[in-house]
Amino acid sequence: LKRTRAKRGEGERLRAEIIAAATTLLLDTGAANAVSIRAIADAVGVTPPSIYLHFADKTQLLYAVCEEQFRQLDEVIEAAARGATDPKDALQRRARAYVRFGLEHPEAYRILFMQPIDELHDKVNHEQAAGSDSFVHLVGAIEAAMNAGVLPTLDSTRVAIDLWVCVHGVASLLIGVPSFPWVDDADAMVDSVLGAYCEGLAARAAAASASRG
Amino acid sequence: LKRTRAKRGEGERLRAEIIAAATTLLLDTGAANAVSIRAIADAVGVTPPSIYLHFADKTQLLYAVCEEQFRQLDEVIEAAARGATDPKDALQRRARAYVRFGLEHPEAYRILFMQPIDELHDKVNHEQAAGSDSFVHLVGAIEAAMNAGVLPTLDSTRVAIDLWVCVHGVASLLIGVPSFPWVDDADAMVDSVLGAYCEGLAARAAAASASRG
DNA sequence: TGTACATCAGTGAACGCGCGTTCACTGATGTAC
DNA sequence: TGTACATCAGTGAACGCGCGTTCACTGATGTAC
Repeated sequence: LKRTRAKRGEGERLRAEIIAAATTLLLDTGAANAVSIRAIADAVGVTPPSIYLHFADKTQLLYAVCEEQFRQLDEVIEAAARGATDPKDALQRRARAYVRFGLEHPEAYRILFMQPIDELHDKVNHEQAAGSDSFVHLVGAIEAAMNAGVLPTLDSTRVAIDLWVCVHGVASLLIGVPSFPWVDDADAMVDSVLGAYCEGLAARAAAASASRG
Repeated sequence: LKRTRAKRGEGERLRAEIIAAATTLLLDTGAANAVSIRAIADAVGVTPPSIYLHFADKTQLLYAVCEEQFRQLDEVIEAAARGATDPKDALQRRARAYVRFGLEHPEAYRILFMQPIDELHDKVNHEQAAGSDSFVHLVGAIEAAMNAGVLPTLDSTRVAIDLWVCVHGVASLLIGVPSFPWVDDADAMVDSVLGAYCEGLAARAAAASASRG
């Protein structure tokens, strides 16, 4: 854990190291309260006050960590979607990747989507910008499915929210109530809920168009 | 905040007062970390050590609070279901009541269903007993719907889990990401996801029976 | 009926802990003359 | 080329805080004789 002092214009190096250490701590320990200024400083190999050379307070630091996590979530989902054979398969892959990310990084997921966090609440704009990247991508994927005819043409934002509700439901229930006898694994749960939901949309649309003519 | 000392055999009175105060603190402040031994003692009008006359430690106290909350959630849902006109309406009322409970008591909801909580994790058996009351009731409601023919006959436990995923998804997303531009209110979100899901189950069953002959 | 005693519901003071943050500083590195 | 000086990356010690919990105690209430 020896660290060499940064050269003159390289002060920013520590900033990156701090974020990396905080992220590691968050992901590895699986406990949000393990991420203290002191623990981070220890992990980096530096004294606590050094943190304040690069972040105004702990909130700003956690916020930077969140930004990075939002980016990674988006990246993971997009990567999963790239292997898809068709727009419907793409949606399923996205959904599964989302839940997998949550289960693999439960503490990160908790901070991103299960926290009251007044801090983030304040910084809404930025959070939204970062977090909404993946939401925008989801809306795009849904519109692609609609255009391809595998989903009826509806308000894509509302459908996106519904899908988010489903995948978040699976991820956060499994994280929050791990002791429940869940019967199926995460992928199966996603498939079950999402499959029925999508068929429901299709059935509804078919019924509506049938009644029209 | 004056409190008269309990008479000889009435020591148990304080126990109930402690649970009540802890619950009030949890619900009113909306901050789980506001529920400290000291704050509870203050609210009751007693000194901190008195708490330990009735609870081995903070975990046990929080656990008792959770039990009570599980009971109330179940009660609220059952009350909502009693006004239903038919089994399908009953499911909708249950779903809406569940989400409403979550939004009205976000901190309680967080502790019940969005926490890693090693404490509860340890005490699984008991938690399950209490929390599963409402799950068992949900399974019953689903079977009633199946028997009435408004839902296809499937594995009722799996369907119950799917429904739970949906309502928990709505509740916990609204609690965890309040800054997102949600478009619709909670009831509408529940109706949208649940409606499509149920129609999807029906459509699937219809297709399966049609293909059989 | 009176008194000694056990019991019971609580109190008061203190413990050690980890936390976020502040403040005055140090010492190496580069720059100006 | 040598030296004074500003700058920059960090340090060390301490702050006040609230926390869960412990421990020896007090004083009212009931019971036994």
